[in-house]
Amino acid sequence: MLNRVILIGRLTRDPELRYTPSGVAVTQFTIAVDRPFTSQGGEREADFIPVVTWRQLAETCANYLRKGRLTAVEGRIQVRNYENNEGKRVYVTEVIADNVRFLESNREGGSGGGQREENPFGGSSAGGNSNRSSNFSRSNQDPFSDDGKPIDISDDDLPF
Amino acid sequence: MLNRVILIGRLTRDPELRYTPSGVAVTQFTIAVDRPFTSQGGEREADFIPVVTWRQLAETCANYLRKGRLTAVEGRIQVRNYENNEGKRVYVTEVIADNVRFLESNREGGSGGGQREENPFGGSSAGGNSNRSSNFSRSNQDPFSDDGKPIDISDDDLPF
Amino acid sequence: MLNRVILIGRLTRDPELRYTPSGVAVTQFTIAVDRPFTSQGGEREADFIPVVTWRQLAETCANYLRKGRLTAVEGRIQVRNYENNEGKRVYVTEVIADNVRFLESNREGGSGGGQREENPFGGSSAGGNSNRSSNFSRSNQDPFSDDGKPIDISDDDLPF
Amino acid sequence: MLNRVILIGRLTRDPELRYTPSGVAVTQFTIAVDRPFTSQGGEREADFIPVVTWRQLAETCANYLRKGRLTAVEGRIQVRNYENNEGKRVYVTEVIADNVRFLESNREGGSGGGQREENPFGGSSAGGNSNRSSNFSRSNQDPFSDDGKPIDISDDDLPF
DNA sequence: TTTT
DNA sequence: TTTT
Repeated sequence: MLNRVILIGRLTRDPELRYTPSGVAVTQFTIAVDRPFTSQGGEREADFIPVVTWRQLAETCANYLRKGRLTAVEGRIQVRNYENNEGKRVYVTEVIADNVRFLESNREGGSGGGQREENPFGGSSAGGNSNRSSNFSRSNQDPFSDDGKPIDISDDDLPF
Repeated sequence: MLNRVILIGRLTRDPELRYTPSGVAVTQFTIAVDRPFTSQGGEREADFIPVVTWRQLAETCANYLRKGRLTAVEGRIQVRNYENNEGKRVYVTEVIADNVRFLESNREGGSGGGQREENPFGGSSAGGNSNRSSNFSRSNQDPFSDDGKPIDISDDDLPF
Repeated sequence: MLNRVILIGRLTRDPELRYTPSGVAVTQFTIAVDRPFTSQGGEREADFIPVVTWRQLAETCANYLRKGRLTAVEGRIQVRNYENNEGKRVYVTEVIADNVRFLESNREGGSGGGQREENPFGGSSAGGNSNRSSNFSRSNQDPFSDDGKPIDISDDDLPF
Repeated sequence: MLNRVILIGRLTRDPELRYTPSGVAVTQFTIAVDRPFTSQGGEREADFIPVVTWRQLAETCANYLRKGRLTAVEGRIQVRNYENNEGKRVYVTEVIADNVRFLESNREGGSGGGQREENPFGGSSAGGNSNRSSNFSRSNQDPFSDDGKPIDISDDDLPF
């Protein structure tokens, strides 16, 4: 009926952009969200939450998010399951984001190389379900074929 | 930094109440949240999301929630991982609830037997972090001993 | 940057459907949300929060919501202000909803007369930004002309 | 039943710390939240949302928040009303925050003078309902006596 | 496998 | 009365 998640945390690594066979962009990253308390041992803890974005938002995230950036994510929890190669059912929980806010502007050149564009937004935000055409180069991407993920990828909003 | 989840759905089964070795109540249930769209095949789909509650809220949920009941859950996403008996790391994602609202009052006798109490609240709600003493009977509960769950359970707010 | 509200409560009265001069549907209602605690005098208290919906969602709400119904509302806070007839600036805060869930199915005939349709959804929900055509009759509606509201209504998503 | 708000925006001015007659700290500020779209005239718009915090959180906000700072606020909508001096009922809507996150660390010296402390948290966050004793100096504060606000201020969680 |  |  209702399924809403809001997270603020930092990317654990650069986002990964892929494409479905029919050319739909999908970006994955993990966000580390510090817990508000420390563990019994006194160490700081965090939850590492996988996030998936689709279409235009996927491309914007791939372009402007980088490892370590403070980021707000709004979306819904999705639980999918598949049978692994040992015939066992594996459950995967991800946040399917429909709104991502970049809370830190791009510093110097960013971590991991500056071969991607600067943020065109004044305020560092990424609108969600926009459908403006995209001419993002995706030549030799080989999505979903080499990573052991289930291959039931299709063109609709159901993430892999 | 910030980690907030709000779900509305129905319990897939009666909640399970257990106790940590030191006697802290913890209740688990799964909530089925219908997705707002249908799959490519036109079928209705849902996400089945595990929920964990602690202490007084755990006991209230165990007493008044039942399979099928429409329920609102507020909490945070927690991702824990452990090594299974094959030495493989397994990730478990749950919603740790701090607020649960019972959106349907108890009908006739409820499903699955009426041996538990009726809802004492006029309005069917369960306050969260209350610490009022509880004399909930828990005699022959044998928590965590028979289900293959990792046994690093302690007394604080970190769920199993 | 981010503005998200989720409410569960009951309608204080039947929703009011109106139309902008150009024919865009807009529905208003107030939702009473019980506070989780009682006042110093021990009385139960509630917040009465005005909600506005637009377009298809407005028509669905007008058709299926009624006074007293338990309802979930998802949206954003909007603060608008205008100068009243005494030249004083008045601030109005509303929740602009993009998702409304009907948590109670239509009983007998509903309160206030049964001259409106039954809920066509199996599960009592109202999808948000759908743009399916609507043949809702709106002949002799005379919106915004008789209630002292500011008259700067236009066709976009900015509510009155 | 449920009332949850999450906002990310910037303070329009420095927060204002006051005390109830019995000495409970309460801080007010306004957060400007940019809307995700522009108005018909193409200008960027924002909602200016009043926020109230209490007790320890109030003191932390007063100490570390400043005008212009990017801030996340979690809380609930409260609508209170009072009769003004013309005998007219006035409605005031505020977000009562129970969690505030400082998304920007203190730069140079901050705007508006550096006579307050630096953020002691590594990560720039403010826990909510903590009740640790506070020796915050509040000598010649004269709260609520001089600003035309209703004077029914008391010691519980009902904001002014 | 993890972020500041 | 408003923030970047």
